[in-house]
Amino acid sequence: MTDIPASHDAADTGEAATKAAVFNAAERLFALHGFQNVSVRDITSEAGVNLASVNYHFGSKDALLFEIFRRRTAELNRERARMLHEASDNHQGRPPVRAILEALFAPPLRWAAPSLDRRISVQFIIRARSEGTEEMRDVLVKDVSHLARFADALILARPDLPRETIYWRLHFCLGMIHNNRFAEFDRLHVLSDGATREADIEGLLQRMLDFAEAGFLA
Amino acid sequence: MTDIPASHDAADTGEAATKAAVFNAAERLFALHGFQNVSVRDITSEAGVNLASVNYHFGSKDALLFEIFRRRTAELNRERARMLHEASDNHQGRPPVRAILEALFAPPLRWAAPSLDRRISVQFIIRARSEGTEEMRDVLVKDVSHLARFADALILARPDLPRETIYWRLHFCLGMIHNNRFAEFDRLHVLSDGATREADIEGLLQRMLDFAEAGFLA
DNA sequence: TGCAGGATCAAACAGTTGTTCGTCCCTAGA
DNA sequence: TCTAGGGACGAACAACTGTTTGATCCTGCA
Repeated sequence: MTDIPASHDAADTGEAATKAAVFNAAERLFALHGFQNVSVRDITSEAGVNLASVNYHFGSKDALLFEIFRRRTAELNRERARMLHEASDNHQGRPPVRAILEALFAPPLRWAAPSLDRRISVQFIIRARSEGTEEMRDVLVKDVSHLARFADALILARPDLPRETIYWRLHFCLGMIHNNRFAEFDRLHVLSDGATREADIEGLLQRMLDFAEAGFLA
Repeated sequence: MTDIPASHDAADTGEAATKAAVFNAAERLFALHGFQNVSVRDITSEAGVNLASVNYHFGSKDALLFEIFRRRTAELNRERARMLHEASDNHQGRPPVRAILEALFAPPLRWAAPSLDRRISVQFIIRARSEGTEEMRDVLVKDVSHLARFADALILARPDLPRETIYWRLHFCLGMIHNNRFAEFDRLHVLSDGATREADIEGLLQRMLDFAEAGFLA
């Protein structure tokens, strides 16, 4: 018993309570308002801690940003890899296209369920893709080992297709996911006059799979 | 003969040379480095004009941003509408899915050709979608009249599908386009070990149409 | 030629930014 | 009980932000 009961928050890994509070407040504010639009004072104020906490615990604002990014993307990649591995086991090492795509789509979609805290993390990750630091973009661009596993699985599932075709279509699928931001959903609701219900995550997943699977079988 | 020969630059509409220079420099820097990462001093320095020019000609930095956004999106919407109209004429008012999608995909893709100045404009528009001001996002979210024409055409082309399905799939298609950013292409090149050639715009267009058309016919 | 007025300029403004500096608190170990 | 040290605190720092000001230039028009 140090001083603080284990936090119920996602970021807690046994650190000081202040550090975890900063981490969560920063992730939330970054996800909602963008990186450059959130100041260190906004973060510490939201977290109810001292202004100097960010630099004390993380070194700098950018380092804090990068740590959130690193942790969340690692979690996402791990879950995707787990599902891909599971699909591979269930299909004698050659899962069909739909199962592969499900491993790609399902984790970020399920985390985006309206009731989950992870919803914020997903928005953070999506935002990092376009607004991230040079450092973050470098990681995204150069560390493709995770994506390569999906590409390899797809090549195995559709050996008749040229490899470039596989790569491009994987690229299209990634675009489908990364478009799932708050503002895009809002636009869709306005366009469809409320006919589209974003809350139905599993239904959306099936819609995405229907669309993408058909695209891959073309 | 006022004072300045007609600029060869895209933004020239007969204004002062300084204003056009600011406009173009701002678009370029915003597209490359993001909105918040570019200061008024960066813009005026790049344009070779005085610091006060931005506020004198546009009122404020945000107003300048918004004017670029407004002009470029208007141009894009106009070209898309033109192609959709043309497709409608060519098919007795009921163009097939592929022709509709081509009207949606082709303009931003063709503008993104490596040799064109418009390449910057496309990147600007894509960036505005995620990093834009509240004001800009409001326009994007609430002004769906332009997208509605595409949705209506698709409903006409696939009357057997539920309308929500059409809306969702249109949403997926938009995601495919907006993913075409510099960093995403770089990542794809690394992943495919250079097998994907972004320079082949028409080939990419056909790939996108193959994928999306199949998704719509599912 | 003289003059209005738009355009451009250097300079300064007030506000916000991320970061750092001592100081104080407060608990764990001697 | 005393003390060493990590943690939190208020306060200040220097740099940078967008914007404004007033003077100056220059051109088109009378």
